[in-house]
Formats: sequence, C-alpha cells, structure tokens
Amino acid sequence: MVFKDYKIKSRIWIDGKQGTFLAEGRIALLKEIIVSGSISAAAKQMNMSYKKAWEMINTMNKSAEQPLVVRVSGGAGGGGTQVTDEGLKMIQLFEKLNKKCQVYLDKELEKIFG
Amino acid sequence: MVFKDYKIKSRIWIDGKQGTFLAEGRIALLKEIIVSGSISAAAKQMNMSYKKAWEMINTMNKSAEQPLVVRVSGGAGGGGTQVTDEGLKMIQLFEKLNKKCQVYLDKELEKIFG
DNA sequence: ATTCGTTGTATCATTTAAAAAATAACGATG
DNA sequence: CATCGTTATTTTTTAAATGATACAACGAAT
Repeated sequence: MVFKDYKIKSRIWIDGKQGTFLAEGRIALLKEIIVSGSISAAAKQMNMSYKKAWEMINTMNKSAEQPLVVRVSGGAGGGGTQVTDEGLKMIQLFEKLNKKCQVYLDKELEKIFG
Repeated sequence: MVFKDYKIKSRIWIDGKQGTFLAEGRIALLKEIIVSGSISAAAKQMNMSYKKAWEMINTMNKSAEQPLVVRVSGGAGGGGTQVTDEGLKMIQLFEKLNKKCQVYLDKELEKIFG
C-alpha cells in the first residue's frame, strides 16, 4: 500500500461571467457576514483586508442573477450587510458539492489502491 | 435553469511528506520531459524557468518512494533526464483521477439542476 | 585535456500580488 | 447639522513570487 502516506486534496469553484463566482474563501466570508452582519467585521475575523472582502462580495453579487448579499451604507450604526436567502442557498449548494467531491475522491483512491 | 451560465471547475493534487507531490503543472512537466529528455528543454517549452522546473522535479522525487525521473549530469550531450516507469504510472493515475473528478462534478451539478 | 550541453546552485533584478493605510461617501439618529 | 460606524475608493507600502543571469560541476566522446 504505497499511498498510505499520501493524501488527495481537491478544490472546487464555480466560474461565472465575471470570473470566480463561488469558492471556498467566499463561502467562509458569507458565513462570517451572517454572524456579524458586517463586511468589515467579517474581514477582520478572517484576517483579511476589507478591500479584498469587498471585492469578493462585489464580484459574487455581480456574477449572481440575484444578489447574495444586500449592503447598506450609512444610517444608524453606519450601515451593514445581510446575506440573502439566495446567498444561503448558494452556501448550502457549494458545501454539499464540495463534500461530495472529497468523498468521491477518497473512494476512488481507495478503489484503486485498496 | 439558473446554472447554464456557470461552470464548475476543480483542481486536485496529492500531498506527500515534503509538500505537494503531484499536481497539474508537475504532470505537464513530466510529459514534456518524456518528449525532450531534458529538464531545460521541457522548461523552455513550458515558458518556465529552469530553476522552477528543477525544484518541482526535485520535490516530486523526494516525495516519491521510487524516483519518477532519473537525472544524468555530464556525459555525451551533456546529460539528460528520463521519466521512469513509476513516473509514467503516476501520470496515468493522476490524469485518470482528474478526469473522473471532472466528470463526477459535472454529473452532480446536472443531477441537482438538470 | 578540450569540447559539449546538460544538471545544479547562487545571486540579483523585476514584476506581481497582497497588505496596509488613508480618505471619502453614506444616511439614520439625536 | 454633528456624530457614528459602516460601506466604498484611492493611494501607498510591503512582501512574495517570478525571471534573468552567471557560473560551477559533471562525464562521455573525440
């Protein structure tokens, strides 16, 4: 069994017209936004610059037919960001697909070298 | 059908003790080496620096139980590099797995949104 | 022992990407 | 209309990956 010391890893993402639509980091970002209700707080939590987080959110929203988040600038508390139902659906979709892919690959490797 | 404008993409790789063992670029490099019998020629063909190609080859060989390439320095023609049978097996394994992964993901997306 | 083209190694320059910082815009609220 | 913390944008700085260059080591062949 040569392959016991090796691990197979995978990364999936979904491309749209504007470039990358969904990927691991973006999903994590969405989940942090759900918790904090703020891009800046989510970015800080993830040790990511606000700019990068904003750009991710922006391209995601542009790529999506329906926005994944709604952003409010100004107002009481300065504003904030909410993940939409569409956003929740995308999170579930991506994570389900990602998990399935991992399981499949592990099984394939096992099938070949088991 | 919301997803007709989106494409799912994937990337797989195999990690060993020394870090990345097999990945897309390394497989392509191996294949170029088969053609040319030389690291430097393969690197040039791929628009890659010799140094980077050499480092890839080196970590691959260190991670493998049996070397994927044998390198000869000096001699008639200056030397050269040959891909071993083990190397050929790894190429086949990786490409097979990669292809299967793509097919699987496309099928999964179709199953959900078809 | 000279030649050859390759592998192998080190150094420096350049380009690119990421991070950080600074600033403006926003708008409900008191 | 001043305040607040957020979103949004621009600029600057830093770090990292990449590229280029140069040169030593190698060893069969002539």
